[in-house]
Order: sequence, then C-alpha cells, then structure tokens
Amino acid sequence: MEHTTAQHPDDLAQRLADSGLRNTPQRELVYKGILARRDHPTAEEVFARAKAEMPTISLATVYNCLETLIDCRLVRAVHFERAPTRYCPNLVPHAHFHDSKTGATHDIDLPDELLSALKKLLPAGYTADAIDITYHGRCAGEEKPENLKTQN
Amino acid sequence: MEHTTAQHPDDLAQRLADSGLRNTPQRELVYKGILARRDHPTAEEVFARAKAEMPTISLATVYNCLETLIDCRLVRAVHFERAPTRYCPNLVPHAHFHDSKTGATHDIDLPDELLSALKKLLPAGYTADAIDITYHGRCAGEEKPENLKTQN
DNA sequence: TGCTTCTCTGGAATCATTCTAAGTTTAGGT
DNA sequence: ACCTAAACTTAGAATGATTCCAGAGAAGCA
Repeated sequence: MEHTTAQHPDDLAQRLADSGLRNTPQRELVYKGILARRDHPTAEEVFARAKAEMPTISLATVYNCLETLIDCRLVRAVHFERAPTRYCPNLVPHAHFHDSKTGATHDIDLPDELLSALKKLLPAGYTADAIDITYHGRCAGEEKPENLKTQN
Repeated sequence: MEHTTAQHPDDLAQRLADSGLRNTPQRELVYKGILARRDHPTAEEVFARAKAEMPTISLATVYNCLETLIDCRLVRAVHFERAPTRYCPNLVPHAHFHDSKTGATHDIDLPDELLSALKKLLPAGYTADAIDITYHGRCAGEEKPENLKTQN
C-alpha cells in the first residue's frame, strides 16, 4: 500500500533517477499520455496518444515504458476481468467502479478504516500487501458517451 | 449478489432445467471437477480432470460448460490480473486471498456489514451489482507445496 | 419417423502481451 | 573528443488463453 502522490510530469525524472533509470522522450510521452486524462487508458490508447507526438514510437516501447512507470510506482495497472490492462496515475489507495453499460471507470476513495476492517478479516498469519476492489454496476446519468474513442 | 448455495452435483440437473438447458455428461463432469476440490482450478485443470473420466471431451466443451455453469449461477469466475480464469463453486459472497509465493487461493468470507459499508462509499446514482475483492500477499506456514499440479 | 434445436468437437482465428535479435543512445571513463 | 558497456528502442515473431466456426451428434417433440 503506497501513499505517495506524484501526479506531475516533472516527478518522472526524479523517480527514474531514484531507480537508476534513464529519462527518455518515450517514457515522458507515455507518462504524459496517462496523466493527460483520468480515463484509465489501455496500452493501445496510450500508444495512440504517444504516436500523435512521436510517430516512430512502437507499441513494444509503450509496454516497456508502462512497466517502468509501474516499477517506479508512478502508475498502477488496473484489471477488469480479462479485458486489456488499463493504467491509472492515481496512487492514493482507491477502488474502481466499472460501469457495465458504458464501460467507463471511476475511482472511489477508500477510507483507512475500511481498509483496516478488510485486513481484520484475514486469518492469523495472512499478510496482505495490496487489496484490489472493483465495483461492477451502473451509474445513472451516464449514457454511452458520444465520443468513446478512449472510453470502454 | 447471489446468496443461493448449491454445492451439490445433484443441484445441477435442477438448475439446468430451470434455465431450459439440457443435462449432459459433459456438464456433469465439468461441474464435478470443480466441486471435487476447492482449489480454484483453471479451465485447463478442469479439462484434465474431465478427460481422466471422458477422454474424448474437448477443451472447447469445457469452456462451453463453464460458461453454462456460470450462467446457471452454480460457479463463479475468478480473475487475478490477466492470469488464466479460475473457477469457484463457492456462491456465498466472499473475497479471495492470493498468495503471491505459492499461487494458492483462499476464500475469505465477507460480513454483510462490510459489503454495505463498501456500497455506502458510492456516490449517489451509482448502483453496484457485484463487488470483487482480492487480497494479494503471503500466508505463513504455506511453503510452495510439493505437489502443485493443480495449484498456482 | 423426421425435423428442429441444443450440444459437442477439432481446428482455425483472435488478440493482448511478451520475447527476440538487432540497431540506437547514453553515461562515464580515458 | 572517443570508446565501451549498459540501458533503450524497435519491428516483427511467438505465446497463450479464449473464442469462433462449421460440421457431426444427441434429444425433444410433432
């Protein structure tokens, strides 16, 4: 459970340096693509955003960069069933609400009490490093958005 | 959130009939394979168990039967990251603890209070049909089991 | 019995992701 | 400045779980 909040492109260089990694244009671009909108993009979507600025960037590089960002704890991977992995720059512990109609994803903040209540459910000897929580349902007033290029 | 408890091979015929589906040897076998052990097998593992009794059964059929069992609410699909889907005959609302060393999976019962506390976190207008909760961590006293054919 | 529908099956197809091998860049040491 | 090793990027091949497909089998019922 990591509470650090970065959220800013400038933090990237620092975090990379801390991990003994290099700051590259590709990594900046990928991070920027995730930070640009809080819409939990897939690798393909990040790829598309990056490509707009650097047409030569490859999908493999996007995957590599995403992996790096996760290692640096600047980004979290989010999974819904076996759908393509989504990437999230919100580092505060939170759950995800997944709208089954529109496919939109919303962050839900988790109070500390709730997290510790969850941990209390574990039998003796069990240690949780992380708890993933996903709500599946519908949120009113959110019809399928006209422009869903980056949604779903 | 479905609370019905079936857990017995005999319930299969009834549930299938209720859904207007046929009871077939393959469906019985697949269900039996999941009920046999509470070890959250993958489709491949269920396939292996079924094949032992019916060598002609195909993997596609196992996938079909699993889908059917899920539709009948006799089985739940469980996902850990993008690893192969696992299948679970425990229908009582519960979370999963995933041991990151051994890969073993344990059910964790969820008190109703906790589920309603979780639902209270949702903004107005959000309705959750289901909440998936997964713990990632280690449980003491469980070294990598000697025989891990069906684990991990 | 014959037809229609539901199932099963093997193999091909899909698709996100990872791997590979080769080319490029970079930080340091000289 | 120059060289080298290590870190990066890239395109394309490979992987692997799952789904699709088209044909063959059973089962219910008119």
